[in-house]
Amino acid sequence: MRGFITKKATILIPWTHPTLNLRHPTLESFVWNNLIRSTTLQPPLSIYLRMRRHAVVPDLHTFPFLLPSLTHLPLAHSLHAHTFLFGLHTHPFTQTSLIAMYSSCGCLNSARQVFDEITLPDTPSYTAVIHAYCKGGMVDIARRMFDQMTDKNVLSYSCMINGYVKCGEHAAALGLFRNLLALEGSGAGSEIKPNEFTFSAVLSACAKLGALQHGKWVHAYIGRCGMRIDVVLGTALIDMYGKCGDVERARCVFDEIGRDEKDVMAWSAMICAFAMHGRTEECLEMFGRMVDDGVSPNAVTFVGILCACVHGGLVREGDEFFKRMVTEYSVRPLIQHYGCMVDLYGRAGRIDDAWNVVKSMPMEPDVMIWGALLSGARMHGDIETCEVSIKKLLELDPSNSGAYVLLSNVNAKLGRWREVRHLRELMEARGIKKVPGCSLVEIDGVLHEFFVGDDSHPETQDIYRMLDEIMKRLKRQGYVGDTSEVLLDLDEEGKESALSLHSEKLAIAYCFLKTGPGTTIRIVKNLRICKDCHVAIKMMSREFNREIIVRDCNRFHHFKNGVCSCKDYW
DNA sequence: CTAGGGTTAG
Repeated sequence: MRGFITKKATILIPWTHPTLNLRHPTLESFVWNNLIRSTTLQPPLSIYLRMRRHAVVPDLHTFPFLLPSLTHLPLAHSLHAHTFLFGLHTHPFTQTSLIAMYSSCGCLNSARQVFDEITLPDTPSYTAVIHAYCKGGMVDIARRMFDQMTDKNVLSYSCMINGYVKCGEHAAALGLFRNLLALEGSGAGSEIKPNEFTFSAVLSACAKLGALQHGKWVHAYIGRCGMRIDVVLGTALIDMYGKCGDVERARCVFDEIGRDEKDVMAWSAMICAFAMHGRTEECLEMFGRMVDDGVSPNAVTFVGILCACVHGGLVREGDEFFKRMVTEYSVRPLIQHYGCMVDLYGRAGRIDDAWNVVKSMPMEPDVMIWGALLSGARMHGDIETCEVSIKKLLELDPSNSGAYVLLSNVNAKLGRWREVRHLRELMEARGIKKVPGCSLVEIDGVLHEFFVGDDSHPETQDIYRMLDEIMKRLKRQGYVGDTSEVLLDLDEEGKESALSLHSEKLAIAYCFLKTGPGTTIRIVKNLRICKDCHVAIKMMSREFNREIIVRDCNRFHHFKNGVCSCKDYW
């Protein structure tokens, strides 16, 4: 209630009118709702507050747009109270947007509470709560709720598939997509047509996995649906082809997008694709064309450009781009950009310059920065810098297995096997698991995963026999295992056999078994490729006349005729 | 037809 004074008496004007049907829209609320919805100028909340200051009563159209725009929990709670105040808390549209609101605030508990109070949750409210769980990383709970739903539609499927992708469960995402398509074949009138959102989530899963065959199939499927490939879908396709090792196709998709349709993201995706593949000249040429077309590069574009300079060893150019990024394009450097610069100088052996970058950055150096400094220092044998960066790495993140591995590598390189052993004990004591090397290949549309020393594959005997044969042939050609990067404190022979069991070698052996001569082999690895495998695969590509494309966690290696596209610089 | 659930690059 609020009151104001007249000459005769205090008249109380109800804040809300008790006899009015509050849910019923009025001309006034209609106008305010549209103001709230207008995306220009004021944020929805401030317009809502003005609406309230004018004592206009919200109706059932007011909250659905307003609530999900809130990201601050205390505000969310008070607006939740408003829905009660106006008796709208039982309205299905409002309830769903309450869930979406708590999801935007990252408050899973409240989101779930609202959901549980709905007597008969419908598809949107289910989807909203599923989204909330996916966003919070609880994809298994999300899936359980998804399975409870009786009326699933494109949105609920897309949301669930996207949730899997966001939580890193890419194979599950593809699996669910297949379920979705199977509905179509099963008849029962229950077919759900995937849309642009579904496809971009699925393409993202293919990209992360490096599953080229799946990705190509999805591309073809999109075409068969008669769906136009717009910038968003085009960008997803460019990204997928780039990350699956097929830059040529990425380029084709890129060229198909209309000239005036191409935005920063489309250009950046193409630039990053060239960068990952070490195709530095084309990458820089793209940048030039982009600028000529009047599209302003952003932070992501420059991550790609600087990466390209790192992979191409173009120190001077990288230097210049970094400066131009700030002066010419007013892009404020992010920590990734500084990381690229440390990498750029470090690899080129200019450790002092790398140090200067670390010292001059405006933010606290993170694990990536020290990791980059460490690998540069290690490459050029700067032991002092190695030690410092290692200490920093472990200080920042004592549970980072990567740090221990790098540290072990350095110690191994120095022959400090006692230190290596000590570290392994430390890792065990602290319960830190080393991330196992893992390689993925796709054969006839089936994904096969191999871990280091894996013997769980049904055809494991044949694989090892094949690998043995391959290695024998390489040895006849003068191959000697390079054990300098092996972690384990073993005798020479032991080290060499540990090397030959690296997951990429197993995966390649499997490809030799399963694919015809001359077929390109594509491997996706979760870690950085080691020196020994690099040498071995170069030789394989010549000896067996095979193109072998390996994606490691950092970039692509195209092996052909005994040479690698990275020019042994990675 | 004033209304709810989800979007592409690092």
